[in-house]
Amino acid sequence: MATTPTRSRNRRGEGTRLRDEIVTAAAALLEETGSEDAVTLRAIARRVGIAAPSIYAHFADRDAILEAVVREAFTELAAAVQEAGTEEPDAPGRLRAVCSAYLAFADERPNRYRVLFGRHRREGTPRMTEPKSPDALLGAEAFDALVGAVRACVESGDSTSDAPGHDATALWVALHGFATLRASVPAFPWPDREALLTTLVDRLARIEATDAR
Amino acid sequence: MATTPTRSRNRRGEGTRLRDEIVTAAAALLEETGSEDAVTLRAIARRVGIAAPSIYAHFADRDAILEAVVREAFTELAAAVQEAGTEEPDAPGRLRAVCSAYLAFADERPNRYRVLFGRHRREGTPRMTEPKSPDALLGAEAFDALVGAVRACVESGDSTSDAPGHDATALWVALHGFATLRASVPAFPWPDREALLTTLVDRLARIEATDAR
DNA sequence: TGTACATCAGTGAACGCGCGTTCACTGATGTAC
DNA sequence: TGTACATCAGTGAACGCGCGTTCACTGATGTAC
Repeated sequence: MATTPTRSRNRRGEGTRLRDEIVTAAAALLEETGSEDAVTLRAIARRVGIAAPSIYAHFADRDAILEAVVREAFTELAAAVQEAGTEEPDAPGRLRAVCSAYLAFADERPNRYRVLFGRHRREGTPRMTEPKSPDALLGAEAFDALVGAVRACVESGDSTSDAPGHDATALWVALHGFATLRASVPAFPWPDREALLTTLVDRLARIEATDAR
Repeated sequence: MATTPTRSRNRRGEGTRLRDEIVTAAAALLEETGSEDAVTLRAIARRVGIAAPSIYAHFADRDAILEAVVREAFTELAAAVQEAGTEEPDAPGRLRAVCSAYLAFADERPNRYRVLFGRHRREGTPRMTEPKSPDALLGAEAFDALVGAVRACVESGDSTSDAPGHDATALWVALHGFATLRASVPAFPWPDREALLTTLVDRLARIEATDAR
């Protein structure tokens, strides 16, 4: 209690400001507790400093808030990956930067990252047969950046990959495993982050050792 | 309701039988719902066909049941991995079998697997500084089998790895990523399971292409 | 072989709690005249 | 410039629910004599 951060009512037409505050609070709760179930309507309301029913003006129900959090996180991930390595001079440097950015995103917000690809299969959802859900699309943006970076290495002659899509998939699963396991099993004797990253990138994307090094 | 599977009371001295039934029911609930929070005392009791308070004769609280489920799953995983490939004639075949068994375990019980390495950091637990928790030990058994299989490939001359521990770690994170992402994002255009597995094993464990093929 | 009794597996009612959601509402803000 | 009023951001009380846990108990099972 005593968490009344002296919120003043929004002005006319600025009701959407509360919407953002709700999503931010939900994301923070998720990150701090690590549990999707700790993100309750009432906990969000307490954090924002409003009454719980006020949320219904902006979201249909609890699930809609979580959906918004996931969507926002996907957008952030895609942006982080797409912006990565734009200053690197060569294709392998860019690929490395993209992978490093992916890992950094997961390291900085482990619980929010986990929610992107670790959502439980809801009992309600029978079978996702639609070719593209919005979530899938957002996830695809980040993956496409990875495929593009691998392909660029092939084109520049730095990679001997003959199946960039396949190899990018291999790289993606490895990055995902590294990101989630490091967060979940910190007691494991992990090798240096950069050393393992280099191993994964160079071998899975078939990067040739450059003579410069 | 109407889920009364005509359970008859256990005889004297066989009270531990109920303990097993509780763990089995909890594991089944976890697997079916995919949510740790769906595994409630009351749901377990309903499934077993007992009154909820009867559980307290065998477990201190809810967490103790989940702990037992995790422990059992770790034991099963270690057994599956350790038994794998004992009939394979060569070291690379055994390594492949070990990795395949790991993946198969996760494929068959995706939600139970997820709980092994994807548990939330509990707010109560301050910081796990003890060198070895029982869970960590159990997880280590499976990992050690993987390291051993990589090392055997080096000794037989099939792998050029100069750091089997490092490379086994790389392989582990990749396997984990593959296992969890396949379950979480089934809509992704996954390549053939065996093809991707071969890519991961051969490149990360540095298996040389044999002339026989 | 018969019986009194201790043991122990399991019960049923009750508690307090936090939850999602509904409902009828309030009162400051901006606008029409 | 002044005022009546519609709008809309947000409230507070209440609901029914399933939960973990407690408590005093029941009644079948096995054993001592």
